Amino acid sequence: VITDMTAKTRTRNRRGEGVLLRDEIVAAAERILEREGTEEAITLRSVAREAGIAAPSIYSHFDDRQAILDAVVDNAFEMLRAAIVASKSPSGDPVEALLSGCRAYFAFAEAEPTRYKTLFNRPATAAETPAVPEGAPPPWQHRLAAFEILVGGIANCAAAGRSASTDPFADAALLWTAMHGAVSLLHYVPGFPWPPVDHMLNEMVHRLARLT
Amino acid sequence: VITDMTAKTRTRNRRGEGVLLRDEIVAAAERILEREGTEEAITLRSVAREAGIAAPSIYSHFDDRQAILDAVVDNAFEMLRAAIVASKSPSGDPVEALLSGCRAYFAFAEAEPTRYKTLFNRPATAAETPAVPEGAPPPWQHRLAAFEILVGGIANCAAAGRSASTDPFADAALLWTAMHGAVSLLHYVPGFPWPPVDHMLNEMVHRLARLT
DNA sequence: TGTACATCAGTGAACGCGCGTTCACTGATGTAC
DNA sequence: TGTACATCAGTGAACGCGCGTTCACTGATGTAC
Repeated sequence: VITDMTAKTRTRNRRGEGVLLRDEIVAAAERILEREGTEEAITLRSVAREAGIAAPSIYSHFDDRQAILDAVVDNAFEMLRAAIVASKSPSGDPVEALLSGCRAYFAFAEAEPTRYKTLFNRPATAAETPAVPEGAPPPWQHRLAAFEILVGGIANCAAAGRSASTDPFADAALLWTAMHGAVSLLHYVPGFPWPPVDHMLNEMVHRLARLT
Repeated sequence: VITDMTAKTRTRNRRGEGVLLRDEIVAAAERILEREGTEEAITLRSVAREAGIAAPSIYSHFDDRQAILDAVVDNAFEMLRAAIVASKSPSGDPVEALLSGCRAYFAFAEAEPTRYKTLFNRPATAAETPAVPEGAPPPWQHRLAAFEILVGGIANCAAAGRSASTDPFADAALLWTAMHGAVSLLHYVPGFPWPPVDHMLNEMVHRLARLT
């Protein structure tokens, strides 16, 4: 047997710290996603290889492959939200605040297209979309924290007399879907003679948020 | 051996008519797509089973799995275009013509979500997006025939004084991306309290095509 | 008209692969006495 | 302080499966003579 240069160097966690492997597994899945560019590349075995563990070890921390994907998606939603919040400039101008948030949304989608894809370009699993949302907050609510920022941004513009919006929620829905469509199509139809992305973003925000 | 009730009933094509199997293969792939709801379900073996042939028989007509998918996508593009063209009412009103075309786009996406997904929710393959579009029409051009209808629809409104658009191409790009985003998100985030789809479509068309 | 033959339209068996999942297990580590 | 033991954090081998692809083949059908 030839000397195995890739011999396992990983030392197992100490007693009581086994839960640390969970984060290592998610991190490994995210590395695979970034490297391969597609969610399909995340398999139990590929994640185990990337994490340097045996495949069955994953079952101590995740029920199945889908549970790993869910964890990756949750992380991505939080990253998007954080990127938008971080974009807020100290200036108190509500129009500028709305625009910078939308620019951050675009920037995130362009900088991390694979992560962005995992957010919305995926079948809604049963666990994620309960048949009846009831009155209580549905499980996907924390994933849409970024949308609340958008609603608030339009409402702020309207309150300051900078937007003619009378229904910030509906206008935010329009703007969100439009932005999602733009980043998706720009990514999936790259050879098309798209107008400059800055122009598209600007016009979408002005027209759909009814800026005056 | 128990009597095989699923015995092959298919009779092979006559000499010179072998090319007919090509269409049967594509039709089988489309049935699988519709039934399973995901492109991944289209495999060489599943298509062969659905078509009632042996797996290797496919190689006489398609280089590989991707070639089957490309054929399915081409069909879907043509169906979308036909649906939009068919929506044209005899009335000569340009605003009504634009709206009805957009409604047909939405209706197609809602009626055939899986087919719609195959159009734009897929990685652009190398064959489909040549590095340099050059001056000549790129290979995906026939796939975007529907977009030309949209540009023309906005231009007609502008010419009739019903739209303030000064750049129908750019405004059509905005409207297209917005509509794509709306149908995508409505499909992928079904539990969300979306405004009525009619309202969203109407507002998108009016604001992005700058109807007056 | 009959017959040999080339071609066409597929088939059946096999290959190696990576997958998700299961099972019994191992060896280090902390704890009870 | 020493030692037996329970627990924890994983492992290694194996399973059956469906996949894409290859290879040599078969049998019907049209054609040349």
